[in-house]
Amino acid sequence: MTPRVRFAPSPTGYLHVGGARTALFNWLFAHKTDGTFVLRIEDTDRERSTEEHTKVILDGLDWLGIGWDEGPYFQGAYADQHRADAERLLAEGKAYRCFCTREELDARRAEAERAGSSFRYDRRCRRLSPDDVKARLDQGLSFTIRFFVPDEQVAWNDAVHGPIQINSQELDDFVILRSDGSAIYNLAVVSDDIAMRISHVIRGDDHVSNTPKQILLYRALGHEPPVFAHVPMILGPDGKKLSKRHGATAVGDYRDQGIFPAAMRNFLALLGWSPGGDREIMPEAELIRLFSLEGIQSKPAVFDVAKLEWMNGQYLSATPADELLEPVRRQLARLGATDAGQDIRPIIDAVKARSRTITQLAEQVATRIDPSRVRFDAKGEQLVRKMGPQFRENLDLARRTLEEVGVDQWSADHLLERLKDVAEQQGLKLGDFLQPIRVVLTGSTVSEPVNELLAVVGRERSIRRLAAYLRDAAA
RNA sequence: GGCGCUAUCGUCUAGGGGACUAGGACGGGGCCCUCUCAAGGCCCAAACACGGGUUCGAAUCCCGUUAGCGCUACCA
Repeated sequence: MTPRVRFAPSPTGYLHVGGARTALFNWLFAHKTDGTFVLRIEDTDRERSTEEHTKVILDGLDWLGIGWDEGPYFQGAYADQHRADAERLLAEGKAYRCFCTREELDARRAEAERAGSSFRYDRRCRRLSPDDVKARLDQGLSFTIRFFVPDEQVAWNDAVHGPIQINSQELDDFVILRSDGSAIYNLAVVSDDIAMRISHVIRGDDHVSNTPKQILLYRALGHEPPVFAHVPMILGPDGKKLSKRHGATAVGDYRDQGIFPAAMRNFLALLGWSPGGDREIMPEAELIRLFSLEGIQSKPAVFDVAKLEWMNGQYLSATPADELLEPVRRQLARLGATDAGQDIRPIIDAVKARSRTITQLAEQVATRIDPSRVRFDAKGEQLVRKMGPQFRENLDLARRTLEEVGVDQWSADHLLERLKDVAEQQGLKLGDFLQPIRVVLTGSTVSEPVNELLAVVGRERSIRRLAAYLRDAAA
């Protein structure tokens, strides 16, 4: 029997990188083992779930190239089954009705906290006699259903952590069915995973404390628990769980920044998993071939954007120019430089031609500068970037900026004078020389227009530059 | 607080009793290439959290300490 795995996001937000990686591991495992990958949307939190979020998640998976074999199923559709399971447990004495109100519970919890002790539900409703229960029911009091946690040692062999065990006395008699008849997460998951015959549950580390509860539920429902594999959390640079305040955490953010799906996939796969050895750049097929649950790290990993960008560069340089046309087109359209469906080929040809002319001119002019006296560092590059508008309007400012960057006064004057002449002759603006000059000064080499295009895809800032350039060119 | 998980360069990691002078990659520093702003090559700095065991021998096994994270809801 081949494995069946699932990815079960709740549509309460965008698809964040942690979820994406969990999905990826499931997907990798399914492909590796020739298993089935099920997608299930856990929308039981009606307050926060939206269709919009569902769409974003589906799109994100699609972009990453993570396809599913079954689904998407919507957990909401299985509410009847959840309720039936809860009622069955109730009938079998494995669960009981609890009439405590949320307010009472909150008060007791607060009280326990004040006393410095930890709150645990005291099972008072379990002690209610059948008559008491009937009386309350007749009164129309609302109730939840709590699982009666048996007193035993719960243990499982986690595929990534190894043996884990916990004494069930640490567990509360947790609620499995809300007073409105809807299931609580732990019941819903178990109920669905049983129904969908899930054999391996690969999910985030934050679920290890839920696992004992779920194992108990499996057994109470008369089923053997699946294999559990808890993958480590993804942290921000500060070592805290990755969240919005760390900047871009949605996979959509990275798509918009020009990250390639393949690069993202490769990067995510390596975040918390390693095939052993020194392997880093691995195409999809390699990833699948090498993947194993044992290779998953048990400690959390920090999301390092710099490394993602490096990896993107690796994929970028390996991608033929033709295949880059589409991403470039999308990016340009996104920035409003072109229309959505517009064919950008002619534009690019025009840019190439123009760029070639300008670069040649700039090169001629700049040969008068002694390159050994010009050293560009990151700061210098920033300065030249800022020179854009100055170049157009204020020669003095441009001169000073050049000097700051290390071009001596004579050369700067000379350069600017010559540029002005050339620009006039050719009907160009000084600003057109900005990028070529930068290239000339930095490396003193001419950039191939096509490569310029390549460079541009991966970088938001460069894209903006090209967009501005195109707008200028059109005007 | 309780319970659980975790602990190798700043980051991702290799390594799983002797092969360790602890390897690779990102990032950082330096140099080179100067048809590349996507890249490439070379060099440098940079880690086994701490304390006890076990062992002839420990980054590797055990215990403890510390720290971080997670859970502790009628959220998922």
